[in-house]
Amino acid sequence: MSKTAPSPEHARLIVKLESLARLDAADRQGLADLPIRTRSVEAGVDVAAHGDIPTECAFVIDGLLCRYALTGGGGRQIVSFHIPGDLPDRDSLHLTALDHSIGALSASRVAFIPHAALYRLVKNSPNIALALWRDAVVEGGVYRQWLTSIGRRTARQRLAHVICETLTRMEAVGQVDNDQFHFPATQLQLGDALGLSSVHVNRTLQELRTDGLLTWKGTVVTILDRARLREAGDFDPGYLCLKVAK
Amino acid sequence: MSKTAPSPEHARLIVKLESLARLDAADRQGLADLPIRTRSVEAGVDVAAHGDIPTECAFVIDGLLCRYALTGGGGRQIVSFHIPGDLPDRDSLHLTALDHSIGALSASRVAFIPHAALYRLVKNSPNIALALWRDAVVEGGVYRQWLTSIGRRTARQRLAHVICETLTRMEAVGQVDNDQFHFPATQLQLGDALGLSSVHVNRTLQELRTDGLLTWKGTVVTILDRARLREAGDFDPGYLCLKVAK
DNA sequence: CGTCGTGTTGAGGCTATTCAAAGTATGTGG
DNA sequence: CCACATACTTTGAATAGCCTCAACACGACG
Repeated sequence: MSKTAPSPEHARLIVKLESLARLDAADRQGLADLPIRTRSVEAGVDVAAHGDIPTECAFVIDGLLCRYALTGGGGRQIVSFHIPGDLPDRDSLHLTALDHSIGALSASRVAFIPHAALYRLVKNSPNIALALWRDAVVEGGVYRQWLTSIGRRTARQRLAHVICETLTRMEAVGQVDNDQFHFPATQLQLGDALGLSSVHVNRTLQELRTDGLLTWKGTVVTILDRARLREAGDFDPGYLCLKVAK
Repeated sequence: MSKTAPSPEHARLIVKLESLARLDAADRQGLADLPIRTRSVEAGVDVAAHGDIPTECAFVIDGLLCRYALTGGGGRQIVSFHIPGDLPDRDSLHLTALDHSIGALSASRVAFIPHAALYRLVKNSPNIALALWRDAVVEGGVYRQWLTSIGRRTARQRLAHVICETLTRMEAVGQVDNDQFHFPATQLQLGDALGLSSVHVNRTLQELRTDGLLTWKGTVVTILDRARLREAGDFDPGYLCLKVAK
């Protein structure tokens, strides 16, 4: 067991898991010793595709990824966005074949951890297993909110909700500065995430802008009025579970 | 450690978890020794409510439960149905306050397992922890399908999809007989699950009936043409992970 | 300079909604 | 056994929200 200082990538992973469960020194060392290779991916490139049987787990260092499914009719549904610190295919550790695809929405840096090494770690460290399990549980809460948005909220509410959610998650990993953050998703992609057409996203976004809730220029979102945006999106951050439980 | 034969409820729980991970004799005994109390709940009654801090996990013995969220505007979104063998608030083991409610759609029998006992078991048995973790992972796949349905599938596809899904899940726990199963959800509730109005569910259901895909009388669904129903719902059962992985 | 991706705007149409009301079971008490 | 209440399904009509198609503007980039 080497005792070298963890790389920035390893450090980030350790911080992430420590936000989900208590880790001891051996856990941290085990994580620091994980073999990781880092890759840059272009916007639009898939990191993993529907049907794949992955042998590694991805970990977002920088950029924006998403998970999406395609319908028989050619429709596309984005089911989650993944920001730095996320493990978008954590579940591939348990699934045989991937039931969805993972793609980069912008140029991103992604670290890959071999399943075998991670699986060994999980077997030997109940704390790490617990952290990953909890991560899946929190993600379940996010899915429930997205379902509620797409199923029962108006276009305006959906848009405001997803922006509030992203703001909150970005803030938790230090990616928000002066009420501003990078969100390099196009209106088409936003539509695919919210169950709307890009045209309607456009008009709804204009509405939020003219109402003075935010600005969105290029890839930079600036929140102008948090309280009203939160209200407009029927947003309550509790489900993101940003504090360590138990 | 007592060595009495497990009750039917315990046996059901053991079967469920064995479908998710390999268990050894000690695991099975630990599960058999769990203190369980069983309760009957009327249709329409909540088993747990938004904001609660549960101290027990529910396990469906018989009947139909659902999880749902309410929007600020009074809308309701059902995010999952729970059939016998399901652990609808398995996640409450990790969440502090519940971000949704759990209600009975029909008269049901539900077993309750104290968190403390289950938590102790999970701490001591990596296999049981793994099984519950995997259960959460599979549920994530179901959420992704529901998101895809509500976001990008037509009303007809959504309805056919959820029926195919329920059929498949029911079959896996021996609740389908002669292509028939009990599904005691009203059209209003179905609408709340699919992001539709009850009126539209009604019309769409009539369409599926006149097309000869199924009949739905009272609470009994009869599948008349699986292949075409599957096609109509853009349904591929892979995501339900009904085989033990690894 | 043309092309490509993205954002913006308009017109028209359709899906699914809301509101309203009638029809069908099923249960309850007299 | 009937009158009544309750819950659900079915139908109709009008409307709103969102979509599709189409066109144009704009910057990035080869």
